[in-house]
Amino acid sequence: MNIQEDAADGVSLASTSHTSDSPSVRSARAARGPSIGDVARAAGVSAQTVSRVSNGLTNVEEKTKQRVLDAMKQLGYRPNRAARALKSGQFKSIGVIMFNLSTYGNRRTLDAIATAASQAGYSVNLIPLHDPTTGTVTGAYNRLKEQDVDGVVIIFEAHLFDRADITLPEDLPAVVIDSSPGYGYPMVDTDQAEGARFATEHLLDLGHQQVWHIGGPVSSFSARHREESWRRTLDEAGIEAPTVLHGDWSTESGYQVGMELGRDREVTAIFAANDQMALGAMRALHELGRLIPDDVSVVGFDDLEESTSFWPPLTTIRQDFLAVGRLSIEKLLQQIAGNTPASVVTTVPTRLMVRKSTAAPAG
Amino acid sequence: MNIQEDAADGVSLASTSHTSDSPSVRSARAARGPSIGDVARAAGVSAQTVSRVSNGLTNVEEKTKQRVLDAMKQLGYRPNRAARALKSGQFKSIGVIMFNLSTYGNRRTLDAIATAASQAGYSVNLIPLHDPTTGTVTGAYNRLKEQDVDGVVIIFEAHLFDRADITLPEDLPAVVIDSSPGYGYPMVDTDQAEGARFATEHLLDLGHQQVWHIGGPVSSFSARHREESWRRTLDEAGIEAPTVLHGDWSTESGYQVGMELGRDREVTAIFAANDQMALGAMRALHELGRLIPDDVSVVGFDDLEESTSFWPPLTTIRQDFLAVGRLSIEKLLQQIAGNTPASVVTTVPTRLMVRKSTAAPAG
DNA sequence: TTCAAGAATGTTTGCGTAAACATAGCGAGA
DNA sequence: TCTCGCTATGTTTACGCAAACATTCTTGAA
Repeated sequence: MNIQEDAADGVSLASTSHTSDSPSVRSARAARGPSIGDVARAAGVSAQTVSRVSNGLTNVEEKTKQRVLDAMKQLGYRPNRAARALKSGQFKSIGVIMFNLSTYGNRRTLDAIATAASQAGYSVNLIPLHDPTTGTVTGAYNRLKEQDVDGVVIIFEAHLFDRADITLPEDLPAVVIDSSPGYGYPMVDTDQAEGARFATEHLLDLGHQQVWHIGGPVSSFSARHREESWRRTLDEAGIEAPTVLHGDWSTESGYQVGMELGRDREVTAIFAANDQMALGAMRALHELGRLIPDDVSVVGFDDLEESTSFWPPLTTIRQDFLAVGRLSIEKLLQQIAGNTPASVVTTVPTRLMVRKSTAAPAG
Repeated sequence: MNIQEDAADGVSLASTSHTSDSPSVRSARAARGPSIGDVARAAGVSAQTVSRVSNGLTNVEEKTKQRVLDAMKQLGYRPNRAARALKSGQFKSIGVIMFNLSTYGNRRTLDAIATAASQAGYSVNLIPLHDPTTGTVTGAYNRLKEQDVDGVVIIFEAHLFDRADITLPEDLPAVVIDSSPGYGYPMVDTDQAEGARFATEHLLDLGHQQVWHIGGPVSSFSARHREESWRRTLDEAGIEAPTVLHGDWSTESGYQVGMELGRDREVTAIFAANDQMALGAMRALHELGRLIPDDVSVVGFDDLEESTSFWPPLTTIRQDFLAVGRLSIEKLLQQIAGNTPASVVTTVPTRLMVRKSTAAPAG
């Protein structure tokens, strides 16, 4: 046995104080890059001057500035975020609490949020929640507070719990992505009403006398908005809206409702509150032997990437999730900067994507 | 006008130095909670003792510990992460670099990663990349280094660039989620070979004489693994593998290849390298009037949530993305703890999900 | 020529924490 | 009884940075 092996064995056998000290200290030292002081020494200036250069302040002579920049580059200096945060109280980090990463819209939104935040020099601290009760929301919020995030974006799935239960951050800038008003925070959301109107009008324009609706869960604000708008659009056309059957956003629930609607020969036009339920409904129609779009037209909501390849390709409402994410960061950064935390709802327009699942009624 | 209004007006009109100072300082002060010193004073002990309690060290008398804990609770004390990080050099934060948030597998994996990391007391710092060139990878890595993350999980989409181009972190623990060996980092991945074998064997077991394959992009290691395993399985059954047509994972590309394969009456069994291409291929088969599974059987890979509702419901290979995410965090934390950075590949088993898109051949 | 005003730069200090070191107190064995 | 050695606790210090304040130098007007 050589010395190295002895030492290695010692790690597991001998005093723990030695074993825990040695590697951690070593790795910590190794990880630490050059400090502001090292740069100062290399450039022959004071640490404060380096700090000034590092923060882009103006009152530094060009020549000095260059010397400092050179030293920085040569040493590979990177400002230490922990120290900066400790000093300034700002972490340049924003937290994202979201309830459902597996939703198409949410993941697109998250992507946009992360991109926008990065561009603004902020890091994104993600906390996905699975069990959306008050406890977990509060817990997530506390975790983020410990992490010293500068602000929070919360992507709600309002239908999963009672709004009154939600305890939102009090002293932390926040933006909520949701359709329900009244959190007292700036909100960003797709223009649900517009989208639902587009969908309904499209079917009416094709000549359908009636448009059936597969609603989302009743406790979802966005689902409610879509339903209300669909009803209003029919109203305006002098049509009395039929009974709404509700799913839970899943393809399976769409299938259930689709079976029910499909059996009714009266039904020639269906507007589903999301693409997945539309997909399920189409499957039901296939099984019932009803042709799409010849016998029944179907419109969805979301515009999943896959929707172009459904059978038939689905006519749907495209949501601009990218804009939703980008806007929410924009508003959050405004708040962090201390500007008016305008408690308003910002709305993002939608677009009708006409594909193969809709046509004029057969009769 | 009262004094308050004067002051408020001053913010927008008077010297900028004043306006920028005042709110930021105020908010910073307001945000700072009680410090370890405040707790110490309240409990009548030294700051160090509070620190010991806070870190769960043992050499504190039970009575003292209780007094400190009470004081903490009463003051609502939360350790300051910045200070802790500055002192210890550890941020309790792991970075995630991923190339494609909009992939089903990736988002599931991310979810698992975030959950596992949270449970271990680590925060997740997400950096999604859109343009996966060496530059952006390096940039993302540098950003994470600035953020002082303790480790990095990189979710590669190997097919998007040349592996040799990738500059991986040198002094930062890392785990790679990918199918290509040789990064010199621990890797975690689905057992691609097993899955492809399951799919191919399933079709052969049903009585098909030949199995056609829609491959993923040639530069993707996971695609390559699936293809190789498919070929080997046919080999072992004494069947010479037909020419492979490659898609790019998208439904659209699956549709293209599906049209080509579907026109060949010989083709009775198709194994697509992912569910989306399988979906595209099924659309092509529908358009060509070929019945699924009566005329042609189709198997996918991934098991998207929607796959149960495709028409017909898709037989596919389920990947356990949750396990992939969980294992990658496990390995990363081991490395961070200083344990052997075992540069091994960990493989996660798959499962065949038989649904309605496969059946015995008609003949 | 003198000095005030301002620009460039340096020095001191403290953010909150925890390691390192110091001290006090107490029990066991010589 | 007197150490020795342990445990519980306190004190000092440094992590890296940037505000606050201090100093030096430059410039131009009186």
